[in-house]
Amino acid sequence: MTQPWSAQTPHDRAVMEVLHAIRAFTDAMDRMHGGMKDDMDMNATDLAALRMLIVREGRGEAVSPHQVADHLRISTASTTKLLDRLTASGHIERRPHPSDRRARVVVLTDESRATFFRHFGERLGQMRSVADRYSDDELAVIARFLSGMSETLDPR
Amino acid sequence: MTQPWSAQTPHDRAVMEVLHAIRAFTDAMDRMHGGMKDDMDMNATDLAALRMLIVREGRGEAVSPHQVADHLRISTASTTKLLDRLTASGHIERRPHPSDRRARVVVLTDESRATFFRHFGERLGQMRSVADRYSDDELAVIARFLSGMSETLDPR
DNA sequence: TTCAAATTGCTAGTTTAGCTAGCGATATCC
DNA sequence: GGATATCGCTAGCTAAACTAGCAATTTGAA
Repeated sequence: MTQPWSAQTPHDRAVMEVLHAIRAFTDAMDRMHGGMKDDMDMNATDLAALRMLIVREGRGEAVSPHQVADHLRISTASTTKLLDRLTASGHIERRPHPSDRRARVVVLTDESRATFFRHFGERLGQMRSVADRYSDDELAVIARFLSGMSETLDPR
Repeated sequence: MTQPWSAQTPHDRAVMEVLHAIRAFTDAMDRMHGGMKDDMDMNATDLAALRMLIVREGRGEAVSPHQVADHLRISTASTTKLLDRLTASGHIERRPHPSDRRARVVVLTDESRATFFRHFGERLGQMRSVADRYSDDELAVIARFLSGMSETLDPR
């Protein structure tokens, strides 16, 4: 069987090596998230929800249960249970939505944020230390590359 | 609360942007895998097993059920059921191990490989088209960066 | 060489976390 | 003002993980 990613020209070879590196990197990130999930004693989806909440909070955005469901691509029913788990473990609170009385706003607790960054901190430091080995121009190229991939693969 | 990834210097800012891009890219890859899983009518773990088998086959390595369990970080019992599902759906076969009569070797069927690349092909093409926008030198930097991250995050 | 310990993949039974269907409360649109 | 849509929820079902433990086989130490 011919490898669909076999290379001929030097450029093809460079592309192939990037694609290979992407595969390995994606695996490594999956394992990193797996490790965090174990460390924090959570399941993968609940941790993904937490990450989403951290990111959205960083942008100053409020998050509804519906948005959690959409982001995780699970049903709202499953999301209700997920939020129940996160509430029971003290990670989030459900607040009333300021203008829509059907809706809720999901808010991280201070303890949850602290716990997350305590466990994420070491990994973040490792990632920083790798990035520090690259010049600003190189980092800009890398960021642009990754953003381009994201946009192409998941245009939203 | 101070953002743990807040930036001061231009370099800090470049690092921060790369980390942000990594987060978005990881999400996009997760969604890409989610899309493939839907298209191929499989669950996420089974698809991850398939990807692992494709990669290992590409390296000419034989794969045991134990190695599947280790890679996916699930129990061997769960792996037995996973392999049952993949066997039932015609994706794999369990062959006897040539020298260890306790062990098995998991082998992809031709149809499975074909199906995988049929569904992966379009995405692979998109990824190639993004990579094609970069010079060989840039691609080399990106590949080195991603490999460094992988190695740091998941030394194995 | 022999026999205890370790390893492989499996079965059985349990738990977790998803799903669909559908409900009451509220908001939105003619 | 009344039909229709949306929000988050409950109830009940299912898929896929888990732990415990087994027979067959291999490995390693006396």
